[in-house]
Amino acid sequence: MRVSIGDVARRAGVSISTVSRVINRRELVNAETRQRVDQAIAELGYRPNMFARGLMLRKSDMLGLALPDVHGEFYSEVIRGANAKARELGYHLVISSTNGPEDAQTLLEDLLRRSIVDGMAIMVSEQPGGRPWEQIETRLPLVLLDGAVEDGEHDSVVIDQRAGAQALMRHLIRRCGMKRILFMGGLTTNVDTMARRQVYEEVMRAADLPVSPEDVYHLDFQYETAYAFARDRVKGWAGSRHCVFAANDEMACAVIDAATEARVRVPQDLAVVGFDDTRIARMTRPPLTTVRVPMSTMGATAIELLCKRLADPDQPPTHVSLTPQLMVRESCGAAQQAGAKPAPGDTHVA
Amino acid sequence: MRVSIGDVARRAGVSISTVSRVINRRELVNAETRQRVDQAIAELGYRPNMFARGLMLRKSDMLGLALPDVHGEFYSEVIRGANAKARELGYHLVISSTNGPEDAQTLLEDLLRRSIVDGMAIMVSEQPGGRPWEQIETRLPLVLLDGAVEDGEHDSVVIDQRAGAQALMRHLIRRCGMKRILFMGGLTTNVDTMARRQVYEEVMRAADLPVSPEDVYHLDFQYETAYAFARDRVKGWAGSRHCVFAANDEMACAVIDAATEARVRVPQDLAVVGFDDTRIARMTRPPLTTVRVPMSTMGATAIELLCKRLADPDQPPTHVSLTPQLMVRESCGAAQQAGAKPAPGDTHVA
DNA sequence: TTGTAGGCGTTATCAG
DNA sequence: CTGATAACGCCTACAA
Repeated sequence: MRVSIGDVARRAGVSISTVSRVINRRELVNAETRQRVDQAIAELGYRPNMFARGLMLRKSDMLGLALPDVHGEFYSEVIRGANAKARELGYHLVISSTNGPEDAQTLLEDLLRRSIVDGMAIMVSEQPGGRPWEQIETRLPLVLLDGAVEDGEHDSVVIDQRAGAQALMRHLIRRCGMKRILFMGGLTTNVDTMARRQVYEEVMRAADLPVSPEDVYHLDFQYETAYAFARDRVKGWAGSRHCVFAANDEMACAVIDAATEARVRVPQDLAVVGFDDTRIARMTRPPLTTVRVPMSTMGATAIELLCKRLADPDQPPTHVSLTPQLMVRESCGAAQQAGAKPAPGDTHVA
Repeated sequence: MRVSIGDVARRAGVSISTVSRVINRRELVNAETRQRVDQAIAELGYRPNMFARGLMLRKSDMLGLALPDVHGEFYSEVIRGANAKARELGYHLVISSTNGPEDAQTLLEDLLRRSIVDGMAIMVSEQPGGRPWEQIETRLPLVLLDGAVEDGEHDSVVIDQRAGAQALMRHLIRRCGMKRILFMGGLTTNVDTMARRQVYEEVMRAADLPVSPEDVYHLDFQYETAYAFARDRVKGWAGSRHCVFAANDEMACAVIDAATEARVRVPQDLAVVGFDDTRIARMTRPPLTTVRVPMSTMGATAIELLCKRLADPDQPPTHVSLTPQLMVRESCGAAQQAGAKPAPGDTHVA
């Protein structure tokens, strides 16, 4: 039933070591012996036992990917990119996601102690989670993703949130001449939201525009929530050169819908912009001006870094910063081309 | 540097087997010995080597999940459900997706020969792929997902496409009184599309409605494609009691947008319905009538079946059929409640 | 309750 | 070019 390397050896009339060589370093074995072995392998349907193999080689060719939550398009794209790159490099991906904000620690521990991976990419985007990976005393190669703030020690790939938000804000103010901009973020615990909000305030002040506390909202990134919220207030938000800066496309979409329903015209009476450039950005009417976050590139880069470190464990940490790209469409009222925009997925290595 | 069970044993002043017992069957070892061992483990930061362990136990507690493509919300949800259930049951998930239609075979082979999984869930939704898993002569527990047509031999979980499409079509004809219904599917190689189309034709005929060949289109499930396509023809489609049945929500959304743009009112001049009930279904104006496919339930169920079989390898195959639920919203023109609709995720076990 | 000894399936080292 | 033989780290009878 279960066939091992010994069975193959016997059948081919050679020693175990020869079979092993045929599998791992064909060139070292005589052509016709090799053929006999190959045949025996085929006939027996032999497959090397990965456990035994891993025991010697101390590697599984599997990489871990820990995510905050596999909700929605964002993470789906990260996974997509990571998966593609992993396969390209001959690895498999063990993917897992947090079941709740407090679960990060548990997940990592479990992944680390009960699973066989050669390295791990970790994304933590909620603040209270702290830095779960630090608690883990292990020599497993780690790469930190996005929110999981660079700690200098580990390889990391982050989205340059500031650059993206700045490009967007400046476009709104300089190109579109916005005078009042409202900010609608996700939870205040979300690091991306906070980074965007900070830039929002900076650019506003730099432009001598008022940052009124009641123009800053924190919802939960969901369409329904944002829609219900906006429905009651769009009229109040409307006005010449007024704009809503939503921290993700879904909320932006909700604002557009609420506005349209209330006969507030977008962008004439109220401009709306989003963030991420998920698929829905092209489905809103008018199409959404937003900032494209290179999600799949992020996943792919993480895997790449991981593999590089696996190949050379002692190199100094690499920090990759991915620059988002401003996508000017119609919801901001200025459909003309933005100036010099970096190519999609453009990267800057620090 | 690297600490093994022997180190722990030495430190605790016991034998290796005792340490092993402490780890695997605590109850068999004296309380205070146990404590000494536990302490040694902690001090040394010892973690059992999963390779060695797997070599003996012949299991990795990892399950494979092979998908056609991790694009979009659909697969993202399947992963989500599978991941949650897997963690709940103490497993980890090795996820991988096809890079192209012809890649299924390669993916499976690679996953099977190079990765350590106790079982595998496979989803194949494109026809030309055939039945890749059949080529795999292995005794690895397998569960077939959705499109991967039941083959009787393996456990499987499928979506009852027919039931979903029937509920939708009957609603359109009986409740909404539609007289002309156009079908807009994905590629003809997509098994889901074909199942839906078949039901479409059956119900049309059963209702004595004409199934005109030029009312059946096959696009590619993408918004852009559908939008461009619809823009040129919505006017021709419009008419009292006319309706477009799109095989997924994204295309339905595109049709609504194209219609709205062309001043064809939805649903008065043209009703539109979709399939899947992805997030965008609630974001269209009017909100989309569609069929909810229990995507995450599908993933979760697959993992469940896999684990059951792992626990009892010789039980006869289980076939689970998940019934989709009709979601009546406004785009079909009949917002009233549909009659008896099955609960979400309602299942029927055959 | 604890220790001894054998084996799980491979790869690596080193003779031949 | 090929074949013994020793790890690899752990689990599990079986013996004490």
